[in-house]
Amino acid sequence: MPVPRAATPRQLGKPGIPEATVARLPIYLRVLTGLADTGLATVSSEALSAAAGVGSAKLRKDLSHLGSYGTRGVGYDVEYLIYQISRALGLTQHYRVAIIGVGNLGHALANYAGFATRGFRIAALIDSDPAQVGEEIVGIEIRHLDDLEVVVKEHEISIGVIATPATAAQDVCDRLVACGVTSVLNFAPAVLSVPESVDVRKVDLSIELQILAFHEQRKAAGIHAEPGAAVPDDVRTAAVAP
Amino acid sequence: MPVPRAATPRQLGKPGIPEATVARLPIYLRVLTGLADTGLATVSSEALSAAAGVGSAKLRKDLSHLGSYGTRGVGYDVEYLIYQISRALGLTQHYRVAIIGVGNLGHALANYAGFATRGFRIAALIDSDPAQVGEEIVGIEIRHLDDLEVVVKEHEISIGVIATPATAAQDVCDRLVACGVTSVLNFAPAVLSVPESVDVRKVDLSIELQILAFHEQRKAAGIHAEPGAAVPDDVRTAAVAP
DNA sequence: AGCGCTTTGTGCATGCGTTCACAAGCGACG
DNA sequence: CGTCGCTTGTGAACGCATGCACAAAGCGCT
Repeated sequence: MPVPRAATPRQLGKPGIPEATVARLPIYLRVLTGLADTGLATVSSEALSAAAGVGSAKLRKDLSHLGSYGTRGVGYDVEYLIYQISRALGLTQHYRVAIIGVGNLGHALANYAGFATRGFRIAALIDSDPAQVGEEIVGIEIRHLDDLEVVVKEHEISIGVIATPATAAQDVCDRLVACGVTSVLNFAPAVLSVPESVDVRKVDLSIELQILAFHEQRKAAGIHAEPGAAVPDDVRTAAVAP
Repeated sequence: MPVPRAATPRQLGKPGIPEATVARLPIYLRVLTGLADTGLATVSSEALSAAAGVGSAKLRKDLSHLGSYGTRGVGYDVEYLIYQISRALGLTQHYRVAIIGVGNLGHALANYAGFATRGFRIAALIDSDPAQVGEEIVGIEIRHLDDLEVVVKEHEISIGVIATPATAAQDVCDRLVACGVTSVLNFAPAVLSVPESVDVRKVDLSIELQILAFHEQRKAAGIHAEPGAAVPDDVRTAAVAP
């Protein structure tokens, strides 16, 4: 008989907000700020969840992890909820962000307005191309990659954004980590290996398209073939086309 | 006593690849093409999973959903596995992509090399700014937003990429759907509502940063305070700072 | 041919996330 | 002041995903 193993209900002492909930809080926050701009004072879970594109029960459970805000029979106070979600996400502090790699994507990120409104300040831009160094984007001078360590310390960077080619990503990441950066957002199509204490999130444009392609194919197959009929299937011949 | 409800083991007739697996297949694919370039012929689940940053058991279970490729005692044939994953994802067909909104981000996407190598061809660029219309990027002429319907039909677009400001996103999306586009990749910070037959995936740069901020805050809190001590917590006073 | 080494494929258990459904709570109204 | 309607917060059930551990299966060497 298997040993029932003493229950370890979550990590004993952490605030304990589930990861899936954390991933949705920013969406709620964005919708709420939109509602606040319209002057709306309170909102029900039904209305808010519809605007955020999730089920109402899920929304209520998510918010219940932050505490018991909201009034039965009425709903949630918009301003107060904005404050509480911001606090839960740690947005009451401000973060200084460095972007490494000022190509097309780096330019786009530097110009993206959505950062500043959430407490993220682009504090530094870094590139390896000598022709770009010295240029200014949105009032920030581009520094050379050789000075990465200096710039990170100088501006007390807390989050690094990697927008370099894949070949340079791991090296840049290692240097960021060595400087004490513990949060990295990676746009390069590469798997980064980091110590356990460092958080990495990746955004891969090509992966998203491939996931769409999968569903697109599945939809197309459902039209042309009966659900029972198997696809042509493996003909162990040629590899993928050039 | 609750009714045990007859088992409904998956949707009876779908190929049945779990969503979580689909999201990882592109990563395996990328790593595999890298290995193929080095001339490696076969690879074990241990080696491949390490390069992809996942556990080896997870990798094997993922691949087992595609079929029983791989040889016990040896590993997987790299070329053959590339072909099988490509086929499972529907990458044996080619997809024509339209990018709507040619601002900073649209430019970056149009120049992104990772698309073409996976069977995605940028077939059209669309923008509402008359000054941009007529310009060319990577050999593709920018067309005006008014001609969206014409352009989509003309190039038989299968996937639409929305890189417009948030305010225009829903309108553009509706028009794409009306033209028969059933897959949309949305970069605008807005929740799109679409019929059930349409797939939408969203990429929100600001959300990723906020998730990092949450973990960053949690790490910082763990240093300054004991695990038992609660955070300052709610003082129902001021709303969020300006 | 047989044996042992290596690696796949998978049954099982565990934990997380989602959904349903409802009791508890709050305001409004008579 | 009691009742009624609305909305929150949550207990419970279900399904999906992850990780472990091992039997099945092929390869090479003797």
